[in-house]
Amino acid sequence: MKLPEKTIERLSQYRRTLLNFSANGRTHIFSHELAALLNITAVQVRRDIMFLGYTSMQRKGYDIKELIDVIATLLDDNEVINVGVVGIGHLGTAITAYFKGKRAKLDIVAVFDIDPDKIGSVIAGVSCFSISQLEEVAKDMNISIGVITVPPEHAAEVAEKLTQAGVKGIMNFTTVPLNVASDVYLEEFDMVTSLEKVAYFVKKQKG
Amino acid sequence: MKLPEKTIERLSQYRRTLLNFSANGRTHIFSHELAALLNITAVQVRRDIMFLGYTSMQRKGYDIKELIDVIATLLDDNEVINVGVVGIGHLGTAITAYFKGKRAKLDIVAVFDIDPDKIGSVIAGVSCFSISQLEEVAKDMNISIGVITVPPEHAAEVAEKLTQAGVKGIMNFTTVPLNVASDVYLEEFDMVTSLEKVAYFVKKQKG
DNA sequence: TAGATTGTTAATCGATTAACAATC
DNA sequence: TAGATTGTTAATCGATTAACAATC
Repeated sequence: MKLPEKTIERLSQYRRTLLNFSANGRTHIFSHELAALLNITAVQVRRDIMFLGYTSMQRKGYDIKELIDVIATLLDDNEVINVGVVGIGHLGTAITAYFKGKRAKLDIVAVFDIDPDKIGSVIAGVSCFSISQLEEVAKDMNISIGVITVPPEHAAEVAEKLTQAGVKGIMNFTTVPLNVASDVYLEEFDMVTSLEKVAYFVKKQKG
Repeated sequence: MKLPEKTIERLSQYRRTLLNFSANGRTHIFSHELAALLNITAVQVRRDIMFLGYTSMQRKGYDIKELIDVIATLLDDNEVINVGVVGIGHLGTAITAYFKGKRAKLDIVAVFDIDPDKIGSVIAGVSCFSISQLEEVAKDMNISIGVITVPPEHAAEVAEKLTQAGVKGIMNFTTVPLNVASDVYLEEFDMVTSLEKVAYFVKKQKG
């Protein structure tokens, strides 16, 4: 099965929205209701769900519980995927604290830093190791996703070490674009560029 | 002039890359060199630069200084754009500390929180105000971009207040999709979805 | 000149939206 | 039934890539 990348992203959002929505006692939801919660169109919701091969109880909308399960089958792995966060400054800490215990199938199992004061301590419930032990610990703990939140000058080196350790996915929060092996999935988020883009549209709107 | 959104993003990255690159004494750069630094193709670089209407010294590559200036003319406003960060947890602090002084034309001038211990203090060089004063302070300080890093349940309310205060761009870091007036440019970054997407591709790669 | 590089058009790819028949 | 909703095909839009003439 081959799903568009944007559909993958929305499926994650649908699931989260549905989990909240089902809390208020509803069992079914119409495509236009789900769309409204996400500020997208109903057609888009239906088209995404089409990819799942799931069909609704016609006229009654989608069964929320079933839909959540179908999305889980598609997105989640059977086993828990272990995640390591490299660089425990404010950003790394924010991510770790935010995620810990939030997703059943994604677990932050270790964080890494070079600061001796942090190494050996527990941050947001996760043990902190030295970056010099990155490869070793990542292998031992079967970490398959690495989150990079170190200063930009160390990003490439950390990516290299993560790859050596057998990590298969990297989320890069630094401002330097990375170059990784083709079997490693790379997702980059560049905060400066995002904010500059907003500034551009603000400027245009003013002028 | 109408530029593709993706081109805007890359122009921001080109500029940053060029600023670093010019530091090592080079005055010109070839499209394939710039492309290699960003892990994209040379054609894409040339096509983006085409949109700028800028032409190179043929055969010698692009004049780095000139190219930086052309990009600045396009991306930057004449005046500094003031930014406010709402919610000074780890994430808000990370963003504030990271940006302060980094971009000449984008200035974080105020941060906001509800914690009485933070209100009145200075965080990463920026004064912290109460969220209850958000509208007032944002107007006074002429803030035109708001960054939302509060807990998800308060995101919608903060977006509303920012809009009331006349903000024209919002960067939303929470996991709830926002609904804003059409004259407010909205950029959203959803960390959970990003990481779930990486996990999906890691899972696929394994299976 | 020959080779390297650019600027630009045309082709392709991917994602969204419009349109509508089918269902309850 | 009439109205609301879904599932799906076709059309459109936006972005990337291929191809290539022009330049130095």
